[in-house]
Amino acid sequence: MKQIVDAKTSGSRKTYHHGDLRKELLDAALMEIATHGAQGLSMASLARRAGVAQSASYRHFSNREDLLAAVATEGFVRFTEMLLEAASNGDDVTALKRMAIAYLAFGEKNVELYRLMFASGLVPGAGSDSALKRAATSSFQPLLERVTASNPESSLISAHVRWGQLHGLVMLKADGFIHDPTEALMGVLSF
Amino acid sequence: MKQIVDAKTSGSRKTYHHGDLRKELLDAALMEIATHGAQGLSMASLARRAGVAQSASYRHFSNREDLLAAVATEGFVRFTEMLLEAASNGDDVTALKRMAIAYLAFGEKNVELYRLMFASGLVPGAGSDSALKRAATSSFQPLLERVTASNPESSLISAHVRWGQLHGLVMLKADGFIHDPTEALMGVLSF
DNA sequence: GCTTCATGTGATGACATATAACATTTAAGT
DNA sequence: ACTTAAATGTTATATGTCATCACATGAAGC
Repeated sequence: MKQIVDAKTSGSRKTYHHGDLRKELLDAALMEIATHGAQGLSMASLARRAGVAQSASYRHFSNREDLLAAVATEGFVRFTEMLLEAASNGDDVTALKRMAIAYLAFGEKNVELYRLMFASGLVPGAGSDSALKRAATSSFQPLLERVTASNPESSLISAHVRWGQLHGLVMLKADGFIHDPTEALMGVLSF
Repeated sequence: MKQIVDAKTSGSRKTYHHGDLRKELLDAALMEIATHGAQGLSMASLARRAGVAQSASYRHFSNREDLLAAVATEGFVRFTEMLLEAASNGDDVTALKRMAIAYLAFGEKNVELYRLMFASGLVPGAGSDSALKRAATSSFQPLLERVTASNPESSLISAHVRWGQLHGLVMLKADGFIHDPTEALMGVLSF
């Protein structure tokens, strides 16, 4: 049985190897981003927080952007779960409404994570097939499906319209331009 | 008459004082942001480009964020001009449509600048009264006025809805999630 | 047991932000 | 004109980051 001591409380590990540094770095990054945003996040501070040398982080993430992409991927996974949960029952129209409300709620509860997921230019170009891109695409599927069900023609465009609406409200709220996106949403839920 | 030599071409100034370093830094920043985005922009590179010592920049901008805020302010000024131009004639409804199209066009032509303006958390909290905040507020006025004219009740909410829609489409396009925001816009212009 | 591979360390180079002390003009007051 | 203050630019420096290197350590398979 390994003796893994929490680096955060002990200050120095007992074992040379960490246990699961990758996960700990990711968790630390998620927390740091939730409280302070991705902008000021540094590899160095994460490593300090995990109680390892700075260079250790680069065994698990090739660079800072790679780590942020991993965090964003996790964000999209959680986002998708939440959307699916919201759309899990009810007819298509009510499912769409619930998803919309859940969408805004996720955005408000996870402002900085959401910002990282979307506004960082992390999602790579059309050709690539990164985990991040796949996770992002998955997030769009529940919305697209429900829209398609209730509006078979021009479903993609309709889904883009709705997605744009929600994304816009979340971002405007995130950056302090509006204060009650849900109120605004109520004005469009009759779409 | 001063002999101001273009630092970019000459490599070394003839005069100890620069002429208008603040403006040159701002212009350089606007160009750099247009091509490479705000993320990688450095005070040092701007100073190099202007042919002055790195520390000179700090005579004109208290820090990097301050410079970015100035750039964003200029962005909002131009944005407002463009919106006003688009709404300059025609009845309220057509003016709104033209503004919407112009909005998307600005976003597509000035992706990185637009991203800086909105997605950087630069606009400060409700209490403050920075130039940036005033510029940002001005940009919203033309839209709000036209919406109010054609929809006096709940005009603020309606304006937020519309703004959110446009902002969302611009950002989704900017980050590669959708490819033809104008096509999507056509689906909503019947609002 | 021995080797091999993954993972962590320490040192380092290139670069950025920001500040401080000092230099040079310009401008203002008398 | 002369003096002085204010603005603006320079050099040097402290601190911090990203990223890479050679090297150390330990875990897993043979």
